[in-house]
Amino acid sequence: MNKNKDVAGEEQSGALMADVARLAGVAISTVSRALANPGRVNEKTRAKINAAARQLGYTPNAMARGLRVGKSNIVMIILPGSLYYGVSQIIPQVLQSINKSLIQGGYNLMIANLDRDEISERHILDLAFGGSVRGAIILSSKLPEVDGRSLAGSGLPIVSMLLDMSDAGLQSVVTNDREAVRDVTAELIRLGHRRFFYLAGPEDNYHDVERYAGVLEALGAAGLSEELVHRSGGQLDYQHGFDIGVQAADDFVQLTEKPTAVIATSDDMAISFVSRIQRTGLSIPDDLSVVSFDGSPVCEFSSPPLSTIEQPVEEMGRAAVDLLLDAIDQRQKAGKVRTVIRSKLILRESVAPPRS
Amino acid sequence: MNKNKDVAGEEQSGALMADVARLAGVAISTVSRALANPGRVNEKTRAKINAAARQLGYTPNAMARGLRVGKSNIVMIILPGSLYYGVSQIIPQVLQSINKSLIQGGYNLMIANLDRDEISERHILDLAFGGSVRGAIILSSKLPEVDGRSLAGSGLPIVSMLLDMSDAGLQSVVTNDREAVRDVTAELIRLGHRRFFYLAGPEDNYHDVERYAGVLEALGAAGLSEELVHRSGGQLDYQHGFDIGVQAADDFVQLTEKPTAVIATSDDMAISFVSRIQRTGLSIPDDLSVVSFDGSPVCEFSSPPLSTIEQPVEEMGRAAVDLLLDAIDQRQKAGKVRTVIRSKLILRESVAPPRS
DNA sequence: TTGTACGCGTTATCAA
DNA sequence: TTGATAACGCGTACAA
Repeated sequence: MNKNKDVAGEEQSGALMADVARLAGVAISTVSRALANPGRVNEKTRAKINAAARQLGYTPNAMARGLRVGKSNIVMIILPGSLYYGVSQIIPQVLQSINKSLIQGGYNLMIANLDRDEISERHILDLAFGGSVRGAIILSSKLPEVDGRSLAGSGLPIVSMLLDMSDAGLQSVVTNDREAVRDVTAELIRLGHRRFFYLAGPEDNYHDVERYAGVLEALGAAGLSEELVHRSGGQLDYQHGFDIGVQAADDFVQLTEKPTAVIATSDDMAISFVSRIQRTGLSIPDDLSVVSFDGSPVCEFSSPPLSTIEQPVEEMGRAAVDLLLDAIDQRQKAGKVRTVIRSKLILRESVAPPRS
Repeated sequence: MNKNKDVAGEEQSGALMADVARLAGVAISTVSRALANPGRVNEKTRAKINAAARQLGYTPNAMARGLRVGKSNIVMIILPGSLYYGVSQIIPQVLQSINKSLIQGGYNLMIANLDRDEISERHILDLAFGGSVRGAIILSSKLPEVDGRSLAGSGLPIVSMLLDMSDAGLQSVVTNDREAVRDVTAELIRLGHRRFFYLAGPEDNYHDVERYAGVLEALGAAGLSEELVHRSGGQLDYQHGFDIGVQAADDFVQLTEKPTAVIATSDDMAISFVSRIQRTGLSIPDDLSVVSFDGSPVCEFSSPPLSTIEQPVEEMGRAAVDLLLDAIDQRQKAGKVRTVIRSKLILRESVAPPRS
């Protein structure tokens, strides 16, 4: 029954349920039950079966099971664009946290990259419609949709992470971006800052929209004009955050009326911006306060240590998986489609009152 | 034949080959052939079939195919320990490059975390022996092996990346760590440095062994004593590189005879080390030269910009996938089990001759 | 509590 | 060139 070449008894791989059944002297179906519903089989036969299974090094065939029950045990995570714009620093943590939670639930994690071409979109749709995956977590991206098929119409449970798509009825796990930026801007205003430099990501990016809105809200609440904030970056599409910071620094030095505080939408761009600005002889925080977004560990070791709004990625990952498994098991939490995880402002030396 | 509820024709998901066959007016087997071996079917019927498939939004069921042909189209990447010690900075690039290459070859990428517990080892072995995956790329880790089953004995094609396991007969894609560190150490010696501070990772870590060996080789070649290098770190098991740098800085300040050059085995630890050292009033590179390993983009924007040995991760990823696909398709390149990709020294301001 | 028999959706073999 | 049919390995009615 074992079709593998039994070369010198060395190849013990590939034992089937039938092999276990024969060795244990029972029917295949009994083995199946013993493994899946241990309660519904005599204790003694179960022991025999387990012994036989162990002896043969039996491992159930996942594809056969998946085909039979019509379900896969794989969840895919859809990662955005070529350079993971805006989330590159946190990808490893996200993957780790999601994978850990998934495995506890009996699922495996498959990676899918969503680039801006039809090929990758089609690929993801094939995964969804081909029954390969049981659910999807999508990171900071829109749902792929190409020639008639759309991920939304696949019937697959989907959870959006970082990007709020609750409007489209999609379970979404997000941080309170807008509120966090509003609060930190308010704090800068309280310290006395009145001219701001906003370091944007790509313009249509969700994070950017939310975070910029937060800045404006704080200005409005303080009765300050929106004119006080100079917006830089944003014109560049999907590139390394570091490059954005470099370009923004060039932009900054040309300003005649210098802002006294910088609000950056990612740590990457804040770091490269600071590096270039310091070369021009400006000092942080004496001449310029800087605060950014992401909470990358490296911020603690910048000079000066960088204030940043930390994204609780592990918590978000766990929440996303919980929601997904709930959806898979039809345990929908009533009504709630948006889960907001609070981010945490970490104030470090890069922020101070403006020079008088 | 389509078992999905056809609610108002809205649910177009789940069309089967049988559905396509009926719509095209041919047998199922003809559809299968038309899709797999387009050459072996009449052009006209093929057109009919393709039209029908498109109309129904047909997507082949991957598990059914996998079961039938006895092969999965999934490759797993085994990532090391909880914090991806020593490779955290390059994980996103590695994943992206590997995934891209795999997809071109028709494969998908699954993630497997190898923690230091039996559970994760068993999980990986289940994936291997359960036919879920077709091959594995293992990153900087040893092969899992638990109660009789071992990944090596699974018959699965495996390629090791970053960690040289060619001794065990495993295809390995590595950088010339030792040589690179030897060269950079030689350069430091040439600049006049005579006392070195070596910032180690966990002791049994492969990278560390290789890189430290490189340091010693350079010393030996210059006729210098191994006593000239102070080794720090290494006692800490699997934690953030940043922490290692912090501890090493504490270690450094206690030294009575200060080294003039630091060789760190990862960018993370170099960055945190530099940050702490600068606080004590020492200046880099005036008082201390620093060079590290990984080539993280952030190094360019440290102050001062950090010299680092860049790992060509994308090239390594491509190479690993090429080797794996060769093995899967039985196209073994004769004899060659170790592929060395040259790393590249990027010299920046953190390195200078020692203060006279 | 256990065994028999069928089917999941696809590919491969064989005949037509 | 096409079609009927038998697997792939497992889970699950149903019968015993």
